[in-house]
Amino acid sequence: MNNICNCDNCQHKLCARNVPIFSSLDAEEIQNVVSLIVHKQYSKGELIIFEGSNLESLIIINEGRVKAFRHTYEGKEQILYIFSAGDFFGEKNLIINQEATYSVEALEETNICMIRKDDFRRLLKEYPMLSFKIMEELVIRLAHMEDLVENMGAKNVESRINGVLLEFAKKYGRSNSKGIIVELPLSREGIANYIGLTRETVSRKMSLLQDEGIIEMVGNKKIIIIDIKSLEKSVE
Amino acid sequence: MNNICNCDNCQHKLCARNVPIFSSLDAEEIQNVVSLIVHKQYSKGELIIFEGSNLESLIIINEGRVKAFRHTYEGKEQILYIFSAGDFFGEKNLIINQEATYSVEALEETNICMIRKDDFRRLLKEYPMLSFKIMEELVIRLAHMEDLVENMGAKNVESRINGVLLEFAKKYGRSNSKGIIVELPLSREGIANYIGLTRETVSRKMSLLQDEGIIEMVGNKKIIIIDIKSLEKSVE
DNA sequence: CGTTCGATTGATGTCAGTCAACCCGAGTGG
DNA sequence: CCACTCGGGTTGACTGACATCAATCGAACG
Repeated sequence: MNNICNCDNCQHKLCARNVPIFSSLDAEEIQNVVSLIVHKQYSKGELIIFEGSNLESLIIINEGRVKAFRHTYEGKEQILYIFSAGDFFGEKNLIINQEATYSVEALEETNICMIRKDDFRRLLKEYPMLSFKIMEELVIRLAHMEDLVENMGAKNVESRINGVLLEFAKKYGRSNSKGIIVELPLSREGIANYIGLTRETVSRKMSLLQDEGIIEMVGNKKIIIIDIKSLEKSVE
Repeated sequence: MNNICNCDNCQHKLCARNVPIFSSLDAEEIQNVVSLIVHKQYSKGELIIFEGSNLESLIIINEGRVKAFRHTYEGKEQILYIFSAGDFFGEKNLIINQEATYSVEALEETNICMIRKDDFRRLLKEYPMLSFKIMEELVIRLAHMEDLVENMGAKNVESRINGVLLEFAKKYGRSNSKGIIVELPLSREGIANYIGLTRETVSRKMSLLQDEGIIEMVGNKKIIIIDIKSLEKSVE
């Protein structure tokens, strides 16, 4: 992902190549898929889809990170997923013809690929292996949601925070001599809205983790995990 | 579901017929599926699968209700799903070769159908529509988990309880002149473990709902929802 | 350099958790 | 037929942890 060639063609290829659900296709088939793809770019803060809207395409993230969230009637935001390169969304509309049940917003500069509903349906028929790959992805996503539910329902606040930090470390962390450097996709408030707390509580607990020497905060958007064992202790 | 013929053959047919994922198959294909099915019966409290075990079959519920749950390292139970007739589980093992991430326990007398992993994989190849049906089911289940996360993360306690009661009403309720009669699948403690509260809190809030004339409790396992509008108010 | 937005810190309040007693209905055995 | 037990449910008093409100800080950006 580091050195992206900027010619249109390469980007297309990259998009389809990086997507797990297309991993079973050969070069020619990929080419076939690529021809159907439309690109679009969003900058930080832009809404990609809106809760309740009717999506006409499956959307795959090529580069960047987004959050999927809902608003309760009280106006509280609940973040459901953080999607990054290779993840797709909009499948609800595609598979069961249901409108989007969450909004999606770019957390940073984000490139997406779109495949129109009918095109994708045709692909599914043409390449049955695709269905299987999507099933795989859905099962993985389901497992993630199960973790989240357990995290929020049956765990104390410390464990929840440790849990998110570990999740982010796993997905976005790079090791170096000092520890694991993690570029946080979310602000304190975002983290709070992900695990059902308030930003103040998240702030306090993270400060505590820093005091204990378990993590180190570098600015607002980056942390270094010094002692990952301690974080893991409370997570099963 | 009311009058079940007890001969083996009928039960088999019933089993496959009632399952949404087999709804696209014709009589002959159903017969083909039926021949692969093994039946088993569990009584209330019996464990059907255990967290961490390797399941060799897909399991479909023919009759009865079960709960799927996990234990945190602190010993707290988090219920993830209530499955009933037509629902399946064990797909994790089947699709991504991962061990069970939750235990499943019968909440009442329960009949299940089992299809061996290899048999089911063969069915998937033979009837591509099956994959699509399973995708549908997974998407629906995912939507359910998203609701649950929102419920637990972004809502006050009253809304959470109202949410579960409405969910149960929708799945298990029968209308009559007085209101909607709901056979609760879970005890107070079970409800608490489903939405991340304690049994005392659930008990208190339900008593409150009764005082307000919104519901009426009949014994411990049944409620009548008198004023469903009030329950719905707090749920979006 | 100033403005702005997010993060932090502190003081206070509130509500769900905890602990404990009691209730109630079902089942059991004398 | 009644006494006993047992498990789940309810109720009450108290506590503590997180939310809330408010002030301040500080980093990023123009």
